[in-house]
Amino acid sequence: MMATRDKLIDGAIAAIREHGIAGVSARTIAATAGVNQALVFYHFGSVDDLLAEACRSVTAARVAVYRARLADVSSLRELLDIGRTLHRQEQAEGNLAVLAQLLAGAQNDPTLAESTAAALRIWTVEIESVLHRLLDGSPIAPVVDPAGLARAVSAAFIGLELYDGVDPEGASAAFDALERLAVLVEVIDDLGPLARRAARAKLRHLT
Amino acid sequence: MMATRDKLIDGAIAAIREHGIAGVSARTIAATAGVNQALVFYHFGSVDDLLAEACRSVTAARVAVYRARLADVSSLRELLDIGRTLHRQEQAEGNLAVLAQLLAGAQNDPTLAESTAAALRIWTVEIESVLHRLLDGSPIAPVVDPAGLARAVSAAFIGLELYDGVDPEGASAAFDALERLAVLVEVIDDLGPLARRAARAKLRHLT
DNA sequence: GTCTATAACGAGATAGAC
DNA sequence: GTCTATCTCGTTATAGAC
Repeated sequence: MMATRDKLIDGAIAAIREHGIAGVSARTIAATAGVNQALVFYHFGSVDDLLAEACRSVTAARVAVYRARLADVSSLRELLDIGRTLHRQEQAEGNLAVLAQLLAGAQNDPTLAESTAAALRIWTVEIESVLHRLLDGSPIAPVVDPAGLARAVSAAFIGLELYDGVDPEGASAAFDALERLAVLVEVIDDLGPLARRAARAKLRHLT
Repeated sequence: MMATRDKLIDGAIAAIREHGIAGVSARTIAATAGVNQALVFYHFGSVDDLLAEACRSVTAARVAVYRARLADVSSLRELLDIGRTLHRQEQAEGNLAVLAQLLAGAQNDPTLAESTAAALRIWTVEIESVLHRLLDGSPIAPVVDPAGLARAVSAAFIGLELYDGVDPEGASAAFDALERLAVLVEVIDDLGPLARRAARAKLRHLT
């Protein structure tokens, strides 16, 4: 038997998945959770605060699944494999959709903005540490910024999820294109000092 | 003097910008437009249909601004420059935010899904044709897919916009990281057949 | 902690006067 | 084409019985 508080958190996540951020309410959440509507306010004070808590909850749970696997990664290729698996899995379970909806709602809601920012930070911190480990010794280290790249990956996952909702084939092609770009990075990585010097020169011109 | 129909379309866009997709209603739109609430239903039938029309309207207007400029692009560097300008401009005017909110709403709304898919198609068709023109002769042509890449760019802009709403510094770092990756593509492009062969071999392993 | 009942309000949508 | 008025329903939130 599950505590009402937890039922409401799970109900909130399911309701966002099903109705989107524009369709969630204390009533839809309570109905999904199978509890009385008034309990939303008793346990969380407001719908907003429940959504914020749900955001924290789902993020902690999902990151925990991948933390160990990410810690074992020792090559860019392996990282790409995990990235593909993570994308497929989280997309299928609807966790990416939930995060995307919360993030959309956060644009006009300070409470949600805080919790989604924290959620994204938890993901990017994890990705960033792997990228640091993999890239610090590589010849392209001076060219790539692990912190920025980790955030870019997170943003891309969100954007691709929303794209997928209205054009699945297009989103799939986009994901493949990004994967190939990542392989290009590997190619430069293998070419060694020659490419490294060329890349550095190019980047100097940019700034 | 502006026609009421157009006032409502502009009002809808402004209301999405201000309140997000979860906060728009016939009342908020009409108030923003400065017209009576009942006119939403007289002119468009439903709020949904007004939003769909607003989506088409804002997309057509914004793409028109860049179409000529994109047609003149003759190098990857120039394309990156326009991309940066476009991102800065559309972000500042809130047009990216509007598209992101519409896309989020589209995930659970077939009417909106159709119009946002059309909007994204209009953008990607434009980008794709430029990429084809620039990359078809290049040594990395067999490695990159212009259609997929154009969609990836669109998705990334959406994702970065949402990210920016909750963490502006992080989003800025992410954008910079992606720009540097694009420069890496240029580097490979310049290295010629050597890198081309290496990239092809890598990609064969991937599939 | 959980329920019913209800207050107070905003939502989509329509009817009918002008 | 535009307005007022209104219907019906869903919304957040609270009071109070159990």
